[in-house]
Amino acid sequence: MPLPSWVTDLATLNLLLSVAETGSVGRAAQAHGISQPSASERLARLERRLGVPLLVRTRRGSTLTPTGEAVVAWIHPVIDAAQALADGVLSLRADQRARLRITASLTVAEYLLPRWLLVLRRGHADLEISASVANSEDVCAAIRSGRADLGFVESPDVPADLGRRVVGADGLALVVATRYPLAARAERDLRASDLIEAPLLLREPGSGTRETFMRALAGALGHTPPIHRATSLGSTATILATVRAGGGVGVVSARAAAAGLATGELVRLRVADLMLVRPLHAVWSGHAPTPLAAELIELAIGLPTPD
Amino acid sequence: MPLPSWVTDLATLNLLLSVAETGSVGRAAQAHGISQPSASERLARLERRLGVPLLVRTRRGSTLTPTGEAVVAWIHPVIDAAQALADGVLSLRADQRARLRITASLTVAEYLLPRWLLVLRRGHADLEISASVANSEDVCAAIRSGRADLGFVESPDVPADLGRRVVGADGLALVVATRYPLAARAERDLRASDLIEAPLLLREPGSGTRETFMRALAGALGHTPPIHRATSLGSTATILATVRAGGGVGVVSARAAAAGLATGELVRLRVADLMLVRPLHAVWSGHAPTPLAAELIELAIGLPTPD
DNA sequence: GATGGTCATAGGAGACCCCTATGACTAGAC
DNA sequence: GTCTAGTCATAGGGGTCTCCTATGACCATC
Repeated sequence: MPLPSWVTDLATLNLLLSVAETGSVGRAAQAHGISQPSASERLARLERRLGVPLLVRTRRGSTLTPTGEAVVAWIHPVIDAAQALADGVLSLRADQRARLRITASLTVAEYLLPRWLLVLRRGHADLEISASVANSEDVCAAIRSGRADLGFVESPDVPADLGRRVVGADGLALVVATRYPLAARAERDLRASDLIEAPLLLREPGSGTRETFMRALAGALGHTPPIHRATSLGSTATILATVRAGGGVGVVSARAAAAGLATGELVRLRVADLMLVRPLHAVWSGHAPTPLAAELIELAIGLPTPD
Repeated sequence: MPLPSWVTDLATLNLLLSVAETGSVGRAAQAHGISQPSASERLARLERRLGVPLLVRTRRGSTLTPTGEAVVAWIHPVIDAAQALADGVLSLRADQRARLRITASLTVAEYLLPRWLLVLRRGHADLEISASVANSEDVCAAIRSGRADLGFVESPDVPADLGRRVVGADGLALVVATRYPLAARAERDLRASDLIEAPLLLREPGSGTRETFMRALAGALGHTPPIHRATSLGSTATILATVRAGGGVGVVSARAAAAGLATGELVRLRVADLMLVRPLHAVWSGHAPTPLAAELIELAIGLPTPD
């Protein structure tokens, strides 16, 4: 779904933030490296498109209208999230000269690593870190070959030749749209056997989440069940979009489902006899991780893991 | 501070999200009302600017690379925040035909009202709501004159001719930069009398936060103190920017300071003998609020107020 | 092999943005 | 009073970017 076009121009929204902070269009323009007239026009256009006045321009600077202050307060979380995105992508650009090269599987890279790196960087200014995302097998391969110093995997099995340590846990969630028939039975009375006939939405064969799910199902039933009505989809986002459209029962990381659950769009199914938790391991080669890697591991264990 | 230019183009980031959901560049283009070649080129340019591959293009659609999935997960909060911004601004555009017209003072409008409206809209699809932001006096004036159906004010005094109900509380916070000298004494041993000589950063005279602060100070000291070293600034954002630069002790709403406190940039000063809490009132004219207004009030009281 | 679906490329039209130069106005200094 | 320093807005021109339509290349399926 497209967004209104005026909200699309993050640079101008950010510019408005600078005006609020500096109290002047000219100084804000300077802070952004553009000319004052350019900034002036962009802000004027923004106001026109929004349809509400944001600034009171005086001959001694510009201040916000009350409406403008509210808008600025709403812009803040957008910019903060964008900054987090920028930081994350920056660490994904594999710089060869990085002092710490990390490879992580999806869940860790998406939801945990950014925070860890943020804290780590607070201790070491100007630290060169590179990160990459891969599935569990490739993480182990990268560690073995020396292409990375530290890895994170979310599979229960870690090859014996690698050093390892548990740094947390990851839960899978079964989710359906709020209006989906099964949602009424979300809280109780669901059993693993009910899932065999459900239209399941899973990642492709070979992925970590699918493996974990199938193994848990086999554990609950005592045998590997035939899955009649399962669809394989290529990404977590696709699964969640299909679930929202009422397309079935999605199997995704609990963290990926959190946003949808919070807004009430999705409902989590609790299945009493299904254990859907797997450990998150840090892995490295050789006797011990490098000092910097060890510091990150300690930090990861110490930090409270957001559900 | 400017953001990297590629993160600035929210429309393209949103487009990538649609590709992830639909599994196809063409369908994503369609969902955004643009042509397939246009979408294709924008995505290609995004990848080029990011410096990392995001999509695997096959002849049967496009799927995300593992890196792409991580990026998509980081884009999600950006888009969600932008959506909240868009919703907020939409309700600020004063539509005359609105069924419920709300006027709110700053703190409520910024931090509480969007969430209330979100929940209210879930119960009433296609509800026409207009909101505006004003200071406490103007809110009461708008209610009296019938320009608004429901108001929210953060002052302790409500005119006797208006109906009222307490819907929450708002605390003021005294904040300094982490390296500011006073930060070391943040937790204890600070008293109201210490603030008289501090370089205070306040909103302009007549604003609600300044009134509340001065009244609390007078209450603690037993008399209205002379403020030697205070600076008046035009907006909360200006105060926070000045505080971050080490410019003094900022006096702002606790909610406005929350983000800065969470990242560790700011430190909150606790002053034992200063009461900096004020009630938030819903106000209306006549015997009772309109049914829709009453529903919103109930909802506001029931919802947990984020600190 | 034909068909339907996918994404990429090419060329041209239009919108947008930015910069420099200038004008209009105000507050404060002298 | 007058001057100066500072603010924001407007005008004109150049460059970039983005969009669209049309087309091509390729693959899976029938």
